[in-house]
Amino acid sequence: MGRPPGNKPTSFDIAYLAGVSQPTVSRALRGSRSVSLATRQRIEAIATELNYSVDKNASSLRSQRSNTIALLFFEDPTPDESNINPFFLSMLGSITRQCAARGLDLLISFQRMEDDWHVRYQDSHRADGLILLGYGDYTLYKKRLNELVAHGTHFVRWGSADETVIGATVGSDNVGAGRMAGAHLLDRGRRRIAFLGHADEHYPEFAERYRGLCDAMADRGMTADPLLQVDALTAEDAGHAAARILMERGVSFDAIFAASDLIAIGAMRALAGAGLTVPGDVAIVGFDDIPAASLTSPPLTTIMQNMKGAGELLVETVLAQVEDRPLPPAILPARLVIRKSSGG
Amino acid sequence: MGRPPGNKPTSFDIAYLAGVSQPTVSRALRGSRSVSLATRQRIEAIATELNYSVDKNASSLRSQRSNTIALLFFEDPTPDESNINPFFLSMLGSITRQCAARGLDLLISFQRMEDDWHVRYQDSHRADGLILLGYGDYTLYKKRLNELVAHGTHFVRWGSADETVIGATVGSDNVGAGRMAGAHLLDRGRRRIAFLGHADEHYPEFAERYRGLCDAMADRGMTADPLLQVDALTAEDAGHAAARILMERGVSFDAIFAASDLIAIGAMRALAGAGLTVPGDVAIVGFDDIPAASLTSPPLTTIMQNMKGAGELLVETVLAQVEDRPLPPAILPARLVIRKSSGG
DNA sequence: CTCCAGACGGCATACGTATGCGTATTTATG
DNA sequence: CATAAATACGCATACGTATGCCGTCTGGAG
Repeated sequence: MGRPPGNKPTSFDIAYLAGVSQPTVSRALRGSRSVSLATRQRIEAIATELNYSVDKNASSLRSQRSNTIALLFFEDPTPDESNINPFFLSMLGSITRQCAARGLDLLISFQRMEDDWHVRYQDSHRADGLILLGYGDYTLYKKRLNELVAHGTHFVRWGSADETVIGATVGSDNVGAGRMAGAHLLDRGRRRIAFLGHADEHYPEFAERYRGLCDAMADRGMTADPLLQVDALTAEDAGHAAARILMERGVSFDAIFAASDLIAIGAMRALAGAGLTVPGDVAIVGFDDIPAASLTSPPLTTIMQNMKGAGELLVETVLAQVEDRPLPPAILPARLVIRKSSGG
Repeated sequence: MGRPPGNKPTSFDIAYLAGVSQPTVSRALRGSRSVSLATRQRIEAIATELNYSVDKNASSLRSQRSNTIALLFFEDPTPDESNINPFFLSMLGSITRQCAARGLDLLISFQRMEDDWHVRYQDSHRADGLILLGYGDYTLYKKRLNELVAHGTHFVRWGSADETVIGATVGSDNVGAGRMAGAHLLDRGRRRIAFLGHADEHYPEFAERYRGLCDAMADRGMTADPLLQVDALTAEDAGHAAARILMERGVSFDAIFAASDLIAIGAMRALAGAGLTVPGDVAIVGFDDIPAASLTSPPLTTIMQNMKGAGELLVETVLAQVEDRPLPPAILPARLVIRKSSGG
């Protein structure tokens, strides 16, 4: 407590000026109850006066807590330039906001799932926990996810939250959303509803959306025609191709439920190319409500996921992991956004 | 050097197992030349064996270098939910890639410019430097930028790199791009080219794009008609409104150069509403090449900025700041992407 | 007046790494 | 063979904070 202030202010400098010890400064600034109000205020005044800010590295080192979480985005196939799923962007916005609200720093990385970064981020104490965000073949990731669990890594995953879930999970109610989309189309009098998107266990979220559609039909005593399901990953080209395949099959259809907006947009392009009108000949519902969805002609009816809630829940859940009070998988309701493509 | 391995492996544990001192481990892993090859390999083997990773906090604390940069995104008006400029997304992708390539961690924040986070990130040693990315009234930011400079903050800014620049800057050649857009339209026989976007010093990038357009006309002995310039910020609604204002002015025009794709898309909607065809009645060129630009009908001719180069230069420039070897402002060439909206 | 509890704050130390400096061993030099 | 230089490594310490433990002082109860 007996040394004058030097260059960049430290807690010692403040202690010196306040006539107290360094630990007292630390306690005061962290709001410990064991320092008197008068002392704390004096310390705080000096701290703002000196423009002092706690050294994050020293603090994290000592407390073994970085108050930082890492957001890891991954996808399997896309080595192409800087092309990020637009859906991810709004998620990012939501997560950053929640982190800011909780006083957390957010590290971000686009490393592929094959890399070791997932583990490294926590082992090196860069981050307290991980948020895993990505689309891709789920079965490929299972092994890695199990490794993370075995390694004791604190993480939460965005995705399908069914019973086979690995690790903490937050996801949308894809089944419910699919059912909503289906009911909407059925209400509009459509009977032959095609589904564009994968429907197997490799892509659980898509599969759930399809299941929801089937449920909606089952609710009315109908059953889905397998010929009306065409595989597609989320990309405009994939949607275009899928719609063409669908048309070439020669089965009749009066509606399309696309597993993503990008697929839907591609499909609309294919339909236009074939001289079919939307929603006249074919009603379309997409999924995600990406910005482009309202810009298509006609504007795309779609499912809007609860991004705000998603970000909040992801952050809360990973924090829970860190604090060793695991939270059950969370499922967020989605909302139908009705535009012109489904016939209003 | 005489203590057996404990829980989470530290450099001491490795030292113990390798029969050397802790400093030697540190040197070996950092690739210091002053440790023999044999020793280094032995140490590296043990390190990977133990799954050791350097504690980032301790390392940063000791070396006073975090090898982290913070990406701060700001904009003035938008308190609305999670709506991020799509242009920013591809920039983000590019920056993350470059950071990964350079072994840097990336912190991200969407704090508003009014907050103190800009300073705090560096003062608390969270990050070595800052990348500032945002759109908004430049004149409002000048004060803050000057504060940052005065405070000795290491940062680089994305934006207009003209002579009045404050701090290290990287930006596109907006004038050149505007000239390209103008020349393209003039080559297509258009003579009355409107500009939708602000053209004053509050938005230097837009102003430069307009200046480029004027230059292109001047190249052919023409001068721009002030009535053909309508203020607009980058948003679809703004573009819609601007196009309506333009039409209400009663001036003739056969082309529009929009300061951003979102403005262009809004304008296209307004034109369609007024019964004007694109590119028949009005040719349109946008700016940014956002994903939606290729999805409009007709697809939008636009200017594509060099995102990859931008990310690389931003990272390099901020590193240069950190290492106290300032780099001059960098200007990146842009590219014209010709689609249907300008008449091919 | 004595004793005890609570409030306040100091002392010592730990977190895990990086680095300046000194030293022992080896290799080259005259 | 003696000396200089180079090589390889250990010692001590600093980075700045957080926290367990213990002492002091005040006031109230008995």
